[in-house]
Order: sequence, then structure tokens, then C-alpha cells
Amino acid sequence: MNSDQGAAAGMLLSERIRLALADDITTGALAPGTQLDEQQLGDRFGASRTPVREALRQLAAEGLVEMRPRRGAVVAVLTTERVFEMFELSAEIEALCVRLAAWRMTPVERSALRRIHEESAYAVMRGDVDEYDRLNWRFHDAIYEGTHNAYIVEQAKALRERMAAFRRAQLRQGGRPERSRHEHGELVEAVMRGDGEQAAKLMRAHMFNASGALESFARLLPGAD
Amino acid sequence: MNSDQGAAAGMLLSERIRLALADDITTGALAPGTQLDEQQLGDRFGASRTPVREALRQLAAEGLVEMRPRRGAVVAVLTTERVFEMFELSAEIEALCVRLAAWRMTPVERSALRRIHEESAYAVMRGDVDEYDRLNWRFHDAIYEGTHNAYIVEQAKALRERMAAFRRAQLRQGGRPERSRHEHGELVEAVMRGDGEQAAKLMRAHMFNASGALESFARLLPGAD
DNA sequence: ATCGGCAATCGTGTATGCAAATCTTCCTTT
DNA sequence: AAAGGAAGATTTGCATACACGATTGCCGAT
Repeated sequence: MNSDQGAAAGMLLSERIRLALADDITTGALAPGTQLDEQQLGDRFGASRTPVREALRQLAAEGLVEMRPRRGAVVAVLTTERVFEMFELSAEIEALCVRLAAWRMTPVERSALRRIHEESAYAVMRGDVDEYDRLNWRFHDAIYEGTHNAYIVEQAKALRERMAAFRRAQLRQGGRPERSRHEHGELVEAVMRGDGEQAAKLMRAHMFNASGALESFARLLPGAD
Repeated sequence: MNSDQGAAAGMLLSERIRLALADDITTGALAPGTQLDEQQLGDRFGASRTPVREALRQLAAEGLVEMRPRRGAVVAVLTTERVFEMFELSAEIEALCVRLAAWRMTPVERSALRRIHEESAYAVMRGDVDEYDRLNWRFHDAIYEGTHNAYIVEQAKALRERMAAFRRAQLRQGGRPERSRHEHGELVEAVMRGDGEQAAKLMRAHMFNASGALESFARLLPGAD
């Protein structure tokens, strides 16, 4: 379980704790349902309870931990149902973004999107999953930005962040990068044509296809409730 | 400027402060850009800085206040551009909800939606804007719930809450309730037919028509930037 | 007179202390 | 032996105290 790796110096202590905890939760180092004792976390970070409390409040607002008044914080436990609900919204937001992007992207943005897609061909060929993962993120980022709506970009990124834990294993499963890239290709074409509705349809299908990892993840969750 | 009205007893102090501040901000009692001094707020609520800080952190996560490290918190100032961006997402989320609702609502839910719509006829006749406002909220709530996706319901309500300040004057402008109810009628029909795509189109138009108040609101905002 | 630098002041960030609420454990009672 | 309850322990919520960074006002220099 890491303690403070990554950017640190000059940053607020509560902020460092927040980032470290967020990382531990999304990577799964802190399992859902884990009790988060303030004093104990303070010891771990060499801090008092005060910055820990602030970090926990922040994480609660992000939905990563759940706070019961006077009963402490626990790592948010997500029912399978809720994960699917989050995933559905995520897919719809992505579809919404690409629909707007197909209508609004500048020629420069469109060719930048195509360039990212072309670059990913090498990663797939070499079987470099990490590299494809990065390019995949950049691809979706480019689509967010293409909406020309900074608020939507923020919300889309925040939602994706919250889903990070579930997407992590996503591309690891057999044949995913190849298929993912093929779907990206179709998306690029629709965006190039400015066909927003078609792009949205393709994106929903793309997200749904990518949801395979969700089902395997679902098995890790408490079966009941 | 209210201090503590509403639910109070038994609730956490920081929670009470959070709710009171959120109310003051959305009603406009605390103008955008106002510096929020921790000590001063503590005095106002008869509390120390600690619960005030926790409330401010929470509000920052909701987007109602902005926190600059070591420089304190201010009521979030929204540029006209940002308000329009928020509004666009809001409209798209509403459209998304009604599209899903049209496909998924049970017969009971559909008739409940129609009943709310019929009830609103009286409010319009009597010119009771407050009552129509309430029914309008219930109408949109019913659509959210119709998605059968609790996460989407939460997010939609949270977004609407953030927009509350801008919608407040919305229905006050001439002829709005009549027109709004007419548009609701078309929406109900599309939902009844299960025509999600058409319902989504109508909802976008409905939200866009309702955006008139935004333009008048825009004049209240700092013109530059 | 204006600009740059320095110091005092103010406010936030963090630590610590105290009280109330919750949880635990052990004892009593049926 | 099991259930209920009371006392102790633990933990959160809030208050107070301290330290550092930022802002502001003043003073001197140009």
C-alpha cells in the first residue's frame, strides 16, 4: 500500500492524503467496505486527524468513500446494480460528447483525432496494452474537448475517473485492443463526416462492447443486495 | 440572510452550516465572488472554524464555492459562458432521461406522469406560478425516476440543484407557464407512445425555450470574461 | 510621484485537547 | 446457556492553539 508517491512537495497535506487515498481506492489497494480510521490514517501519513478528515470529506463528495455521521468512513461499496447504472450514464455521456463533437470539432481537431487513432495502430501491432490504454484515453479526451463545452469536459472526465477502478482490467481481456481500435475507426469516420447521430450510436455500442470487463468485475462484488 | 431555519435538530453542525450556506448561495443571498471568511462564518453560526471548513470543502466539491489553497473560499463566480455550458449539459441530461424513460417507464409510472401534467392545468388557469413550479419539478422528477437508473436520477437532481439559481426567474416571464405546459403535453404523448427519440427532441426544445430566463440572468453577470 | 522592498497583520493549514456518541466487553439475570 | 444491560474503550465531532504563507501598508529609493 503506497503512502505518498507521486507529486508531493509544496502541495497541501490534506491534498496529498486525498490523492493517495483516491489512488489506493481506485487501484483496489483499499477494498470496498474497508473502515477508514482517522487516527490510523493520520499515523500512516505522519499527519494529524485534521487533514485526514478533510481528505475524507472530499473523497465522500467524489463518491469514493461513504461517510456515516459519527460512525466513520468506509471505502464505498458498490452493488453490481449501481456499477451498471454508473456505467450506463458513462456510456450515454460518451455518446452525447461524440454527437456534439461530430458537429463542432474544427478541422484541426478532427485531424488530431485521426492522428491519435492512427498512432494506436502501432500499439496494437506490438501488443503494447499500456500504450494503447494511454492512446485510448487521449482519444476519448479529444472527443470531450471536441464538444467545445468545458463544463461537459469536466463532468465527463470526473465520471470516467470514478469508473477507473472498473475499467482497469477492461483492455486486458483477449482481443480487446484490436476490436476497440476497429470501433474507434468507425467512430473517426462518423466524426469526419459530421454525422453526430451515427457517431453517438457507434459510441454506445463501443462502450457496451467494452463492458465485458464489468461482468468479470461484478463477480468480485458482494453477490447479494 | 437566514442562519439556521429548516431542519436542524440532531443534525451535524457542519451539515447544518453546509445546508444554510448552500441555500444562501442558490438564492443569491450570498453574491458570486463573495469572500467566505471562516472565522466570520463561524461567528455567524455560533461555531468554530472546524465545522465551517468542512462545510466549505463540501460546497467546493458541489461547485458552489471555489477554494484557492491558502487563499480562502469565495462563492463561485460563473461566467456567462460557463452558465450556458452548464445549461447545455442540463438540457442534454434531461433529453437523455426522457429518452430512457419513454422506453422503460411502467404503465403505472406513465399514468402518474400524465396525472401530474393534468393537475398542472389548474395551476396554469389560476395563474398560480408557485404551484406550477412545484408541479414542474415533480414532472421532471417523474421522468428522472422513469429511467430506472438511480445513479442517473442522483446526477440529474444534483445538476438541477446547481442550476437552481438561474432557473428561479424562469417561469416568471410572460406566458411561460402556458407554453411550458403545452410542451409538457407533447412530451407526455411521446412518452406514452414510447417514442424515446422524439421525446428527447422535444425535451431539448423545451429546455431551450425555457432558457429565455438565462439570457436575462446573463445581464446580471459580469459582462467581461 | 511612483516603484520596489520590507515588515506587520490577517487568514488559512495543521496539531492537539475535550466532550459526546457509538461500539465492545463483561457481568448479571432469567 | 442465552439475552439484556451497564461500564469501559474507542472514535468521531467540535473547539482551541499554534505556525506558516499571503496580503497589505508603509517606508525609502529612484
